[in-house]
Amino acid sequence: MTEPVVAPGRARGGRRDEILATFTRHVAERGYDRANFGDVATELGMSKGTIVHHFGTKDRMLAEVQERYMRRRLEEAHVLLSRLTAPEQRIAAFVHAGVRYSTEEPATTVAFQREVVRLTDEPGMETARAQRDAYRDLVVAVLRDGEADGVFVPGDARLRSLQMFGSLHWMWTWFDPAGRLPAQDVAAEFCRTLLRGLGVGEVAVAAAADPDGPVARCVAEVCAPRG
Amino acid sequence: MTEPVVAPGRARGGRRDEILATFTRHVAERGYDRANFGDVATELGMSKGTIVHHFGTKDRMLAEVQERYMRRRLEEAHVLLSRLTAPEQRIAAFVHAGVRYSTEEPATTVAFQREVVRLTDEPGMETARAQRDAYRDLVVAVLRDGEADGVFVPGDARLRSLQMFGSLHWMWTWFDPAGRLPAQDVAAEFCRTLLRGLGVGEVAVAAAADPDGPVARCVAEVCAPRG
DNA sequence: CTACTCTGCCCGTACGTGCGGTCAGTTCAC
DNA sequence: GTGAACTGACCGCACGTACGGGCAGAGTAG
Repeated sequence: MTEPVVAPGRARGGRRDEILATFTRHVAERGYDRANFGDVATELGMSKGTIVHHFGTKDRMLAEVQERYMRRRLEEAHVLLSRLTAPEQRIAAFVHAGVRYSTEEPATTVAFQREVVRLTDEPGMETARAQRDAYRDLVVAVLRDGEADGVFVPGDARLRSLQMFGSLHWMWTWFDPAGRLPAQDVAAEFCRTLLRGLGVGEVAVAAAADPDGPVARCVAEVCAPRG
Repeated sequence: MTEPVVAPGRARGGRRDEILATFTRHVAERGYDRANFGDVATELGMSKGTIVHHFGTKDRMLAEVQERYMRRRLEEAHVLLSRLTAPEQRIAAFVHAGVRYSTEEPATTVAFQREVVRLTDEPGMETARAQRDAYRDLVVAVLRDGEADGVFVPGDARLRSLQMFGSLHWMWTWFDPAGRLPAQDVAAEFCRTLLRGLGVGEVAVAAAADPDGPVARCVAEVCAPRG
């Protein structure tokens, strides 16, 4: 019925990635519970058994999606922190990067954001959870440093990080990567409101939020697709 | 095995609300897809058939949960807007109310927030979607008014409302109503960062964010449990 | 080169289970 | 009687996954 694109046995370890990508897209579109092996297999013209062969269980597959996503995010974050030093630029970079990902890799991003809650309780998600926590700790540290330096007004850094991540993680429910609204505009507006809210002066806010400014350019370089 | 609390046929029209409350809690804990009639029925010591008798389908049940939730939120919102007139107080009120709900009615709130995405596509959710949109429109209008009055610095009101709702709606993934952190503290910190980010002066920010201030008191009165 | 074995990728099928929803029938209030 | 509340048995299906086998290519002995 469905002819395989590649001759069987011919693919050099390649099917695995295809499966993961398709599965990721289905999770993004329908959520984990409604995503199923049958549909993924049909779409790729293969058998359900193949998926099981490569990944074992559905849980493991989701865990791998989450871990891959967070690994890249963490790598980016460290590079960004090494290139930018001012606290307000660092925070702006996290925001720009967070928004940017929604357009660069919408499927992976949405799949991750929809199913983050599974990181907290589900077993087998320890690695991904640790990665997520490490990422948030980076942001909290920047907030604390900025506070110590007098760049940010005093406040609860942890709550502020959650407020910030909330805005970004919620994007999957309303943002359309193919829509009219450019992601840059979202990033700029989010940056402005957030940085001003942290007590950063208007000049620094404008520079850090600018889609064509140094921070956004730095993020664009670091977060190039297929890093 | 499980003895019914009330003799069958004896309940005076009351079981329906019990069912909805239990279902809501299950949705909050596990998500809609994993919540099922069997567990709800067992917990209430009744048959699955009873649930079907009252609600028809699972979809309808979720729709009713969403509609009830949004109806109360909208009623509150209108009262709050009638009692508070300053834009920064109105925005602060929305934040205080949003956070407050997480502790007053955690199950309903989480159930709603987890499954908001179904409002966008799923059929049968038109009413709830309209309510949600109406609610957001109220906030957008306040943001625009405040901008026109010069209380808020110019910016994209729609994006700002989404930034704000993101922070609040994401709470279900990390906030524990029974935990150490008081909801008031969250509301206060969120208010401060947001209002400052909108360009409100420090004095007005402090007053509007204060958990014991006039705005928070007004919200506490309006959003009393079992309104 | 030939013949063989081994191995990893992949297929198709079948099984078990869990769940949403149906239905005929009973009980009880009015 | 009438109708609403409720029951318990049952259906059909969707889905995760276990299993047995097929097939191509690499390695290896002769």
